[in-house]
Amino acid sequence: MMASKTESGSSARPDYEGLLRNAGVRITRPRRIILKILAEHDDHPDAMAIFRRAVRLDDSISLSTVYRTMKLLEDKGAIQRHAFEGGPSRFEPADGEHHDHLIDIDTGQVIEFHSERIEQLQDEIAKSLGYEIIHHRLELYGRKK
Amino acid sequence: MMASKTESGSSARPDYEGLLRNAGVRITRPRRIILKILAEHDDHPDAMAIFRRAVRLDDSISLSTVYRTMKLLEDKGAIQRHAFEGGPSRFEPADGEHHDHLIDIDTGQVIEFHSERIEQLQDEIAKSLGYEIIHHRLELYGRKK
DNA sequence: AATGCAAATGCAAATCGTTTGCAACTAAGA
DNA sequence: TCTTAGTTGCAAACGATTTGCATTTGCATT
Repeated sequence: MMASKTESGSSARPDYEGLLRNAGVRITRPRRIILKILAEHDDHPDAMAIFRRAVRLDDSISLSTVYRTMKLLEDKGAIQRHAFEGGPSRFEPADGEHHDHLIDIDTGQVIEFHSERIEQLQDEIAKSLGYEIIHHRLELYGRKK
Repeated sequence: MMASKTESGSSARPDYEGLLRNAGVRITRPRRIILKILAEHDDHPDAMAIFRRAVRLDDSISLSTVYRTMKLLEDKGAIQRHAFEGGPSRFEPADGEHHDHLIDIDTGQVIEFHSERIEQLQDEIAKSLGYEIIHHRLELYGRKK
């Protein structure tokens, strides 16, 4: 059994602002803008891409703040950071369940997929080596046929 | 079916020097030293670790040369570079067949494994998404039980 | 609405791993 | 041995990310 979704997905996004407020984090102008950007896009942007989008809404925003906000969101579990091959970290909202990634090596497009069977096999392998998996990374780098 | 080996493996190493010579590459003192280090160790050292070992054999070697040599070897297909999470690139001789990695979160130790079943599933997934896999990366981050 | 203060910001400078320009050196074929 | 293109060491540049610091700002409190 394998499920996948592309960039054009339309899953409901969590209420980041509320989430942060509950964590005792201040909702500032730059943060509101960055959250808005994350809510409106369903791709896997890097910090610079988020920054460029943010500047269009408020040209006083700094790249440092983007990085600081991404780290904050990551720490709060609101987003996930992925270090794909040969590029800057890219981010995605941590809404749904775990999935792995297929990266189009020509376009950089990211397609998400999940295989319960693969996860099982990973567990078996780790177990047979005497390890417990804390997390894993499975990335397929491919080209459209 | 799943095979694995740890750091203490003892597989035969290719003749790097001959390989490079055939490729029209000069065998210099620093290169000979770096090749010797690669041949003698079976772990997954990063550039700095290789540099430290090299300096013990010839304290005039520079870190740049280590990086340049690693790149050269990578281009010639003699070694593989792995960018594991949150650290510098680590290298391993590209002797055997393809394998994936289990990284001990506590020690950084790398254990190699291979699962033909997982590879098959990956191919199926890519195929069903209309992609051809060029390469992939599967890393399990775990803790010894 | 005005106040106080810790939290958050923008900026520039620092960091880390890695690459590169350049002048000096050296491998190896003639 | 000579020649010269390939290599080196060094220091400076690099790209992504983080950080120090003085200034601003959210927001709980009056």
